[in-house]
Amino acid sequence: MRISTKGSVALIGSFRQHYPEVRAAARTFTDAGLTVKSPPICRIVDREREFVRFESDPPEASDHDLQAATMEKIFTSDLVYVVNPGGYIGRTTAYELGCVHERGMAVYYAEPPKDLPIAVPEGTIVDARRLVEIIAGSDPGPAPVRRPRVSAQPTADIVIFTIGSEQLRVLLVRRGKKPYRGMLALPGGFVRPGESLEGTAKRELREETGLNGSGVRLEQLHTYSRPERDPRGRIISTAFLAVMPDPPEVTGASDAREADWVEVEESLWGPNSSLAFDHGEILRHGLEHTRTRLEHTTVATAFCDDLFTITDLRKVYEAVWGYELNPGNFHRKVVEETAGFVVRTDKVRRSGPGKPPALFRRGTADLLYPPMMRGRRAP
Amino acid sequence: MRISTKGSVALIGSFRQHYPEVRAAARTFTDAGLTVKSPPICRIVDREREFVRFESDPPEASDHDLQAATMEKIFTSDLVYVVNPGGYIGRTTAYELGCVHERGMAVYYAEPPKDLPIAVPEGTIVDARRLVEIIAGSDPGPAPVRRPRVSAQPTADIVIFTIGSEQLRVLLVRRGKKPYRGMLALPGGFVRPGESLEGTAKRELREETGLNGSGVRLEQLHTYSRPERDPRGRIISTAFLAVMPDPPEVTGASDAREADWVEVEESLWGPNSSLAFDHGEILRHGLEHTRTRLEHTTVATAFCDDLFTITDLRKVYEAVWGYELNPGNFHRKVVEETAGFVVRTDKVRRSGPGKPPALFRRGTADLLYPPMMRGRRAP
DNA sequence: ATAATAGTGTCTCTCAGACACTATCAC
DNA sequence: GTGATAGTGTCTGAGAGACACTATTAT
Repeated sequence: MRISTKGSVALIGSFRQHYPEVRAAARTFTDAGLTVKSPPICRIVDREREFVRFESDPPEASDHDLQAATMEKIFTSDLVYVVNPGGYIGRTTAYELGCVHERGMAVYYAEPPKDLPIAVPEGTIVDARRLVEIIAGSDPGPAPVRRPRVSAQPTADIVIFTIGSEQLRVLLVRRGKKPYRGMLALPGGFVRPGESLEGTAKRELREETGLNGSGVRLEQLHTYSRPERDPRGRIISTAFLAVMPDPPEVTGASDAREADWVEVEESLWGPNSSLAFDHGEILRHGLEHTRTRLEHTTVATAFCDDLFTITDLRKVYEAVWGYELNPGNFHRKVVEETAGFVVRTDKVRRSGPGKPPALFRRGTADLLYPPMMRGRRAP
Repeated sequence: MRISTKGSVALIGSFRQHYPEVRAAARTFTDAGLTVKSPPICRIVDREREFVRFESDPPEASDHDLQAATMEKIFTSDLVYVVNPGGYIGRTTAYELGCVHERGMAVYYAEPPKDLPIAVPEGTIVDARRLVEIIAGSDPGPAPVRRPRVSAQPTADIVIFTIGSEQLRVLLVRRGKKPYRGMLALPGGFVRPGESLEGTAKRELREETGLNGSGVRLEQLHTYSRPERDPRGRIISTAFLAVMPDPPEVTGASDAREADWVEVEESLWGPNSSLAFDHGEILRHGLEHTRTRLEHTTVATAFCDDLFTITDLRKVYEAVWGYELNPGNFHRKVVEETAGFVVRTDKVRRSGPGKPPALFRRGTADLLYPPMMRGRRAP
């Protein structure tokens, strides 16, 4: 497959020193129906400053502003053509090539570049007229054109559930920054160098809740990648699910930003229920996932403290599933469970009237067989 | 959180012109317990060639080989320190900065850089001694340094299953390009501009199998993000699962590259079973996922042609689960299934001896309740 | 004692699994 | 007829669900 004729090109190289050659190449491309994203097709008004200024550039913009705008144009074009008469590559062009190469974009050169630290692939040295034909497909070209690849910023967002006041609650933070400022969102953040998504999720969990990630289950849910899901650009978010006992404190979040445990049904369906980005969708998925995970795994114990009663555990199921279970049957099923769902201790809890319930500990089992049946019941 | 004291640093800058300063900085870092990945701590043997040669460099290596090795070291270090006395940034350094910046790595400068097309963030200009303290955490640092973010290339890899000769098979392609060249891998590719991961997966599925993605179930499995999972750099792959009826042809793949339906058990456990990248792991996850999906959803019908017999369907379960099922019980369970798992037609299939089996069509249901029980059986 | 909660006994109904049996074809 | 495959009947045992009942505490 080749790039369609209606593609776009960015030209890079020293506009100051080789402007005639740049213009000539640009004209070749526009004549062929391609869009030239950079440089603009207009007069140079100031070639004395560090960066060449065109008529279309706002006079009040700084050099760095102009460069940032140029970078943006380069990154959004389908391919990059380096105009380098005599092989000359300037410092700025070298920097741009580093960025562009790192993104895996398609790059062609007018002449063999000098002083570049990398070897240029065979067949990428081609004059503008020939490149047009290669793009159009009438010339098979010296080498196949590398298709443009997307470069994205990966993030991890976490759905952290707990049970508070016998209700399922999720940790939400109020956004302090620009997009969706002031709205509620799931905690999360960008992946840092050397981190995996799981590492990022663990770090964020620790930062938001103070929990050292060692004991907490952290499960990957789904990756959300709609191109327009984040107005800041191409941000791909992987959602994780974490489950923890009672809100330990009112979450004195490490950041100054506000964080709170919100009742899930309310945050999904109540008034003011819309969350930032697509986090409403993520939360819904997280809830549904948790509901089915309670059937087949022993996650429910992760909602409980170290020592818990069977009733505590039942309350978890009732909060997540949204309806009541028969206490007797639940008790039998859980305790008689063959594998180690729960482990009996010799302690009891004495608080209030009634027979003091026995205390249990988490078992070693992860999967529940036979599963806890949810059936198809009404709330 | 700060970078741990046992981190690694790569120094960049003109080794030829500023070697004393580079050495001094390197010593500062090593004395503090940090690993200096580049340059090597040894004598320069040849400073006349285009790239400075160190004693530890193999003499037969080309300039580009050396540069590639240096890039590798830079990319695998925790942060980059630019030694630029007088602000000088050379062409090579500019290129390296482009790459490194595009990756979102942490970069610090010894002095304010000149002639760089980008604005350097506040607080990244710091001398080596001070940087050591910032890293160790004893000095909070001159200004809040922007937490480095990773920039990654998202890809979609697809586990495409089918049943051939009553065995579960997966589509694998033989890699024609550099990393893991000649090895088997899952089909997949990079996300293109404007595409979601699902879009990429659909496109790849179409390109590899000729199937228009409309009718095919495509389910997201998991996202793999270990930093070192792909030697080409930060590539994050989201795995998808697709299921289709019989190999339609021997897969005349659009690309010239070889593609084949491989028996799953063999490709996982047989000799020559190792797949490229972490695709073995992905395939194992895909298989396990499919096994449990057969219990709870109607995916099994996706393995069958438009019209199929109950025995066809049973063969699917047997191939995926790896053991035989009782034909009678299976038949009753499937046909009596309340929801629309399968829909009876008035046609029968006449081929060979025996009572001609009735033909069924896919029902509308997606979920199976009650599920098909897999129990815990031996193969 | 009374109220309250924990935990057990018991019955019923459904369904998975085993397996024998019948049905319907090719030859 | 024989051999083969499709499909049904029937029994058994495990377990979910309903609910009554016992056990053990605070007040």
